[in-house]
Amino acid sequence: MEKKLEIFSHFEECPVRKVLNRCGDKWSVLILLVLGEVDNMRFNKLHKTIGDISQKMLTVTLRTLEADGLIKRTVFPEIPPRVEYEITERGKSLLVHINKLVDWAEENMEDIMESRAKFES
Amino acid sequence: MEKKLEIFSHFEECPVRKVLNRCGDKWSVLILLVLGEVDNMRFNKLHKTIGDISQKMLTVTLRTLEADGLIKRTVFPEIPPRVEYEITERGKSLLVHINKLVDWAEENMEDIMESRAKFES
DNA sequence: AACATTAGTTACTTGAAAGTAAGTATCTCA
DNA sequence: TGAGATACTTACTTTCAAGTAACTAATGTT
Repeated sequence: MEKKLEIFSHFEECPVRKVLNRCGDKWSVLILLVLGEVDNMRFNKLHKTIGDISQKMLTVTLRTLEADGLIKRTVFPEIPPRVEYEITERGKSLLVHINKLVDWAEENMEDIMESRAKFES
Repeated sequence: MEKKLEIFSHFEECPVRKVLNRCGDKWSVLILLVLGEVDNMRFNKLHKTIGDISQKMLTVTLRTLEADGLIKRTVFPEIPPRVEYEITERGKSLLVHINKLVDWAEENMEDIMESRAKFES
Protein backbone atom coordinates (compact mmCIF):
# COMPACT_ATOMS: atom_id res chain seq x y z
CA MET A 1 0.00 0.00 0.00
CA GLU A 2 1.27 3.48 -0.84
CA LYS A 3 1.55 6.21 1.72
CA LYS A 4 -1.38 8.54 1.48
CA LEU A 5 -1.09 12.30 1.70
CA GLU A 6 -4.29 13.05 3.55
CA ILE A 7 -3.64 16.76 3.71
CA PHE A 8 -4.37 17.30 0.07
CA SER A 9 -7.69 15.65 -0.42
CA HIS A 10 -10.43 18.18 -1.19
CA PHE A 11 -7.79 20.83 -1.22
CA GLU A 12 -9.98 23.42 -2.90
CA GLU A 13 -12.17 23.61 0.19
CA CYS A 14 -9.18 23.45 2.51
CA PRO A 15 -9.56 26.06 5.24
CA VAL A 16 -5.82 26.48 5.49
CA ARG A 17 -5.80 27.50 1.88
CA LYS A 18 -8.68 29.87 2.50
CA VAL A 19 -6.73 31.59 5.23
CA LEU A 20 -3.34 31.64 3.53
CA ASN A 21 -4.68 32.77 0.16
CA ARG A 22 -5.04 36.21 1.66
CA CYS A 23 -1.31 36.29 2.33
CA GLY A 24 -0.75 35.74 -1.36
CA ASP A 25 -2.36 38.91 -2.63
CA LYS A 26 -0.34 41.91 -3.61
CA TRP A 27 -0.81 44.18 -0.61
CA SER A 28 -1.90 42.37 2.58
CA VAL A 29 1.53 41.36 3.81
CA LEU A 30 2.95 44.78 3.09
CA ILE A 31 0.22 46.55 5.03
CA LEU A 32 0.68 44.18 7.97
CA LEU A 33 4.42 44.86 7.93
CA VAL A 34 3.80 48.61 8.01
CA LEU A 35 1.20 48.43 10.79
CA GLY A 36 3.52 46.12 12.72
CA GLU A 37 6.05 48.94 12.95
CA VAL A 38 3.79 51.59 14.45
CA ASP A 39 1.10 51.99 17.08
CA ASN A 40 -1.46 53.03 14.50
CA MET A 41 -1.67 54.82 11.19
CA ARG A 42 -4.28 56.84 9.34
CA PHE A 43 -5.48 56.06 5.82
CA ASN A 44 -3.61 58.79 3.98
CA LYS A 45 -0.41 58.13 5.88
CA LEU A 46 -0.60 54.47 4.87
CA HIS A 47 -1.22 55.56 1.31
CA LYS A 48 1.88 57.76 1.28
CA THR A 49 4.01 55.24 3.14
CA ILE A 50 3.33 52.46 0.66
CA GLY A 51 3.47 54.83 -2.26
CA ASP A 52 2.42 52.69 -5.17
CA ILE A 53 -0.90 51.39 -3.92
CA SER A 54 -4.14 52.87 -5.27
CA GLN A 55 -6.77 54.24 -2.90
CA LYS A 56 -9.12 51.54 -4.03
CA MET A 57 -6.76 48.67 -3.33
CA LEU A 58 -5.78 50.20 0.01
CA THR A 59 -9.45 50.32 1.02
CA VAL A 60 -10.15 46.81 -0.26
CA THR A 61 -7.12 45.28 1.41
CA LEU A 62 -7.71 47.05 4.71
CA ARG A 63 -11.29 45.74 4.69
CA THR A 64 -10.27 42.12 4.20
CA LEU A 65 -7.59 42.41 6.88
CA GLU A 66 -10.21 43.89 9.18
CA ALA A 67 -12.68 41.14 8.32
CA ASP A 68 -10.09 38.55 9.32
CA GLY A 69 -9.45 40.35 12.59
CA LEU A 70 -5.82 41.05 11.70
CA ILE A 71 -6.19 44.81 11.97
CA LYS A 72 -8.57 47.10 13.82
CA ARG A 73 -10.26 50.13 12.27
CA THR A 74 -11.27 53.03 14.47
CA VAL A 75 -13.38 55.88 13.12
CA PHE A 76 -13.33 59.25 14.90
CA PRO A 77 -16.48 61.19 14.02
CA GLU A 78 -14.73 64.40 13.10
CA ILE A 79 -14.67 66.55 10.05
CA PRO A 80 -12.60 66.03 8.04
CA PRO A 81 -12.82 62.33 8.96
CA ARG A 82 -10.15 60.53 10.92
CA VAL A 83 -9.72 56.78 10.71
CA GLU A 84 -6.95 54.94 12.48
CA TYR A 85 -5.72 51.46 11.69
CA GLU A 86 -3.75 49.29 14.06
CA ILE A 87 -2.56 45.71 14.06
CA THR A 88 -4.35 43.31 16.42
CA GLU A 89 -2.85 40.59 18.58
CA ARG A 90 -3.94 38.07 15.97
CA GLY A 91 -2.24 40.14 13.32
CA LYS A 92 0.93 40.31 15.41
CA SER A 93 0.95 36.54 15.87
CA LEU A 94 0.79 36.13 12.09
CA LEU A 95 3.40 38.79 11.52
CA VAL A 96 5.92 36.79 13.55
CA HIS A 97 5.80 34.05 10.94
CA ILE A 98 5.73 36.47 8.03
CA ASN A 99 8.83 38.14 9.36
CA LYS A 100 10.55 34.78 9.47
CA LEU A 101 9.74 34.38 5.81
CA VAL A 102 11.06 37.85 5.05
CA ASP A 103 14.27 37.03 6.92
CA TRP A 104 14.59 33.80 4.97
CA ALA A 105 14.08 35.70 1.72
CA GLU A 106 16.77 38.22 2.65
CA GLU A 107 19.20 35.48 3.61
CA ASN A 108 18.58 33.49 0.44
CA MET A 109 17.83 36.04 -2.24
CA GLU A 110 21.39 36.28 -3.54
CA ASP A 111 21.64 32.54 -4.01
CA ILE A 112 18.20 32.45 -5.54
CA MET A 113 18.94 35.23 -8.00
CA GLU A 114 22.10 33.38 -8.96
CA SER A 115 20.12 30.18 -9.46
CA ARG A 116 17.61 31.98 -11.63
CA ALA A 117 20.35 33.51 -13.77
CA LYS A 118 22.05 30.14 -14.23
CA PHE A 119 18.75 28.49 -15.06
CA GLU A 120 18.01 30.90 -17.87
CA SER A 121 21.25 30.04 -19.63
CA MET B 1 11.38 64.08 12.59
CA GLU B 2 9.16 61.11 11.82
CA LYS B 3 10.40 57.56 11.92
CA LYS B 4 11.19 56.32 8.45
CA LEU B 5 10.22 52.91 7.18
CA GLU B 6 13.24 52.21 5.02
CA ILE B 7 12.07 48.76 4.03
CA PHE B 8 9.40 50.07 1.75
CA SER B 9 11.24 52.50 -0.47
CA HIS B 10 11.45 51.24 -4.05
CA PHE B 11 9.35 48.34 -3.04
CA GLU B 12 8.55 47.25 -6.57
CA GLU B 13 12.19 46.33 -7.08
CA CYS B 14 12.45 44.86 -3.59
CA PRO B 15 14.25 41.51 -3.79
CA VAL B 16 12.31 40.20 -0.84
CA ARG B 17 9.13 40.79 -2.77
CA LYS B 18 10.65 39.11 -5.82
CA VAL B 19 11.41 36.01 -3.78
CA LEU B 20 8.21 35.87 -1.78
CA ASN B 21 5.93 36.56 -4.74
CA ARG B 22 6.55 33.01 -5.83
CA CYS B 23 5.07 31.79 -2.54
CA GLY B 24 1.91 33.67 -3.38
CA ASP B 25 1.01 31.77 -6.52
CA LYS B 26 -1.56 29.05 -6.54
CA TRP B 27 0.62 25.93 -6.64
CA SER B 28 4.20 26.48 -5.45
CA VAL B 29 3.58 26.03 -1.74
CA LEU B 30 1.44 22.98 -2.33
CA ILE B 31 4.08 21.29 -4.46
CA LEU B 32 6.75 22.05 -1.87
CA LEU B 33 4.56 20.55 0.83
CA VAL B 34 4.11 17.37 -1.21
CA LEU B 35 7.79 17.04 -2.08
CA GLY B 36 8.63 17.70 1.56
CA GLU B 37 6.81 14.51 2.51
CA VAL B 38 8.63 12.11 0.19
CA ASP B 39 12.11 11.35 -1.06
CA ASN B 40 11.17 12.12 -4.63
CA MET B 41 8.20 11.97 -6.94
CA ARG B 42 7.63 11.59 -10.65
CA PHE B 43 5.63 14.02 -12.77
CA ASN B 44 2.49 11.93 -13.16
CA LYS B 45 2.45 10.94 -9.50
CA LEU B 46 2.59 14.60 -8.55
CA HIS B 47 -0.21 15.27 -10.98
CA LYS B 48 -2.40 12.59 -9.42
CA THR B 49 -1.47 13.50 -5.87
CA ILE B 50 -2.47 17.12 -6.25
CA GLY B 51 -5.46 16.21 -8.35
CA ASP B 52 -6.78 19.54 -9.50
CA ILE B 53 -3.68 20.99 -11.14
CA SER B 54 -3.37 21.04 -14.92
CA GLN B 55 -0.34 19.52 -16.64
CA LYS B 56 0.61 22.94 -17.86
CA MET B 57 0.57 24.58 -14.43
CA LEU B 58 2.41 21.64 -12.92
CA THR B 59 5.16 22.03 -15.50
CA VAL B 60 5.30 25.80 -15.12
CA THR B 61 5.38 25.70 -11.35
CA LEU B 62 7.97 22.93 -11.21
CA ARG B 63 10.16 24.97 -13.56
CA THR B 64 10.07 28.09 -11.41
CA LEU B 65 10.73 26.08 -8.25
CA GLU B 66 13.67 24.47 -10.03
CA ALA B 67 14.92 27.84 -11.25
CA ASP B 68 14.95 29.09 -7.65
CA GLY B 69 16.83 25.98 -6.53
CA LEU B 70 14.01 24.86 -4.25
CA ILE B 71 13.57 21.54 -6.02
CA LYS B 72 15.83 19.36 -8.16
CA ARG B 73 14.76 17.78 -11.44
CA THR B 74 16.43 14.55 -12.57
CA VAL B 75 15.81 13.13 -16.04
CA PHE B 76 16.46 9.46 -16.69
CA PRO B 77 17.05 8.89 -20.40
CA GLU B 78 14.58 6.05 -20.78
CA ILE B 79 11.57 5.46 -22.91
CA PRO B 80 8.96 6.21 -21.83
CA PRO B 81 10.68 9.08 -20.06
CA ARG B 82 11.22 9.17 -16.31
CA VAL B 83 11.69 12.44 -14.45
CA GLU B 84 12.03 12.64 -10.70
CA TYR B 85 11.54 15.72 -8.57
CA GLU B 86 12.91 16.15 -5.07
CA ILE B 87 13.09 19.01 -2.62
CA THR B 88 16.51 20.60 -2.06
CA GLU B 89 18.08 21.73 1.20
CA ARG B 90 17.13 25.28 0.29
CA GLY B 91 13.58 24.14 -0.31
CA LYS B 92 13.53 22.37 3.04
CA SER B 93 14.75 25.48 4.84
CA LEU B 94 11.88 27.44 3.29
CA LEU B 95 9.41 24.72 4.05
CA VAL B 96 10.13 25.04 7.76
CA HIS B 97 8.71 28.55 7.71
CA ILE B 98 5.85 27.65 5.41
CA ASN B 99 4.83 24.89 7.80
CA LYS B 100 4.78 27.42 10.63
CA LEU B 101 2.35 29.47 8.56
CA VAL B 102 0.21 26.42 7.90
CA ASP B 103 0.17 25.64 11.62
CA TRP B 104 -0.82 29.22 12.37
CA ALA B 105 -3.61 29.00 9.81
CA GLU B 106 -4.91 25.78 11.35
CA GLU B 107 -4.82 27.25 14.85
CA ASN B 108 -6.56 30.44 13.84
CA MET B 109 -8.93 29.50 11.06
CA GLU B 110 -11.96 28.99 13.29
CA ASP B 111 -11.58 32.41 14.86
CA ILE B 112 -10.93 33.93 11.45
CA MET B 113 -14.01 32.35 9.90
CA GLU B 114 -16.03 33.65 12.83
CA SER B 115 -14.59 37.12 12.32
CA ARG B 116 -15.44 37.03 8.63
CA ALA B 117 -19.00 35.95 9.35
CA LYS B 118 -19.45 38.72 11.91
CA PHE B 119 -17.95 41.28 9.58
CA GLU B 120 -20.41 40.52 6.81
CA SER B 121 -23.37 41.23 9.07
C1' DA C 1 -1.28 -1.57 -37.16
C1' DA C 2 -2.95 0.79 -33.64
C1' DC C 3 -3.00 1.77 -28.86
C1' DA C 4 -0.74 2.87 -24.29
C1' DT C 5 2.76 5.21 -21.69
C1' DT C 6 5.44 9.45 -19.98
C1' DA C 7 6.44 14.06 -19.62
C1' DG C 8 5.75 17.30 -21.49
C1' DT C 9 4.46 21.69 -25.36
C1' DT C 10 1.41 24.84 -27.84
C1' DA C 11 -2.32 27.90 -28.87
C1' DC C 12 -6.19 29.80 -27.29
C1' DT C 13 -9.58 31.40 -23.68
C1' DT C 14 -11.24 32.90 -19.14
C1' DG C 15 -11.71 35.23 -14.84
C1' DA C 16 -10.34 37.60 -11.03
C1' DA C 17 -7.19 40.91 -9.22
C1' DA C 18 -5.60 45.14 -9.78
C1' DG C 19 -5.37 49.79 -11.92
C1' DT C 20 -7.49 54.38 -13.44
C1' DA C 21 -9.95 58.23 -12.90
C1' DA C 22 -13.63 60.66 -11.47
C1' DG C 23 -17.15 61.60 -7.97
C1' DT C 24 -18.86 62.20 -2.81
C1' DA C 25 -19.74 64.58 1.85
C1' DT C 26 -18.64 67.94 5.20
C1' DC C 27 -16.25 71.32 7.24
C1' DT C 28 -12.25 74.88 7.61
C1' DC C 29 -9.43 78.32 6.03
C1' DA C 30 -7.76 81.99 3.01
C1' DT D 1 -16.34 81.82 -2.98
C1' DG D 2 -13.80 78.44 -3.84
C1' DA D 3 -9.95 75.56 -2.75
C1' DG D 4 -8.18 71.99 0.36
C1' DA D 5 -8.37 68.21 3.49
C1' DT D 6 -9.98 63.25 4.56
C1' DA D 7 -11.49 58.79 3.65
C1' DC D 8 -13.51 56.87 0.95
C1' DT D 9 -17.03 54.85 -3.44
C1' DT D 10 -18.17 53.83 -8.15
C1' DA D 11 -17.74 52.57 -12.89
C1' DC D 12 -14.90 51.18 -16.20
C1' DT D 13 -10.59 49.03 -18.15
C1' DT D 14 -6.46 46.32 -18.21
C1' DT D 15 -3.46 42.60 -17.17
C1' DC D 16 -1.83 38.29 -16.28
C1' DA D 17 -2.16 33.97 -13.86
C1' DA D 18 -4.49 30.05 -14.63
C1' DG D 19 -7.45 26.82 -17.26
C1' DT D 20 -8.65 23.94 -21.50
C1' DA D 21 -7.78 20.90 -24.86
C1' DA D 22 -5.32 19.15 -28.40
C1' DC D 23 -0.76 17.72 -29.99
C1' DT D 24 4.15 15.51 -29.64
C1' DA D 25 8.14 11.83 -29.58
C1' DA D 26 9.78 7.36 -28.94
C1' DT D 27 9.14 2.95 -27.73
C1' DG D 28 6.69 -1.20 -25.89
C1' DT D 29 2.45 -4.02 -25.98
C1' DT D 30 -1.52 -6.63 -28.11
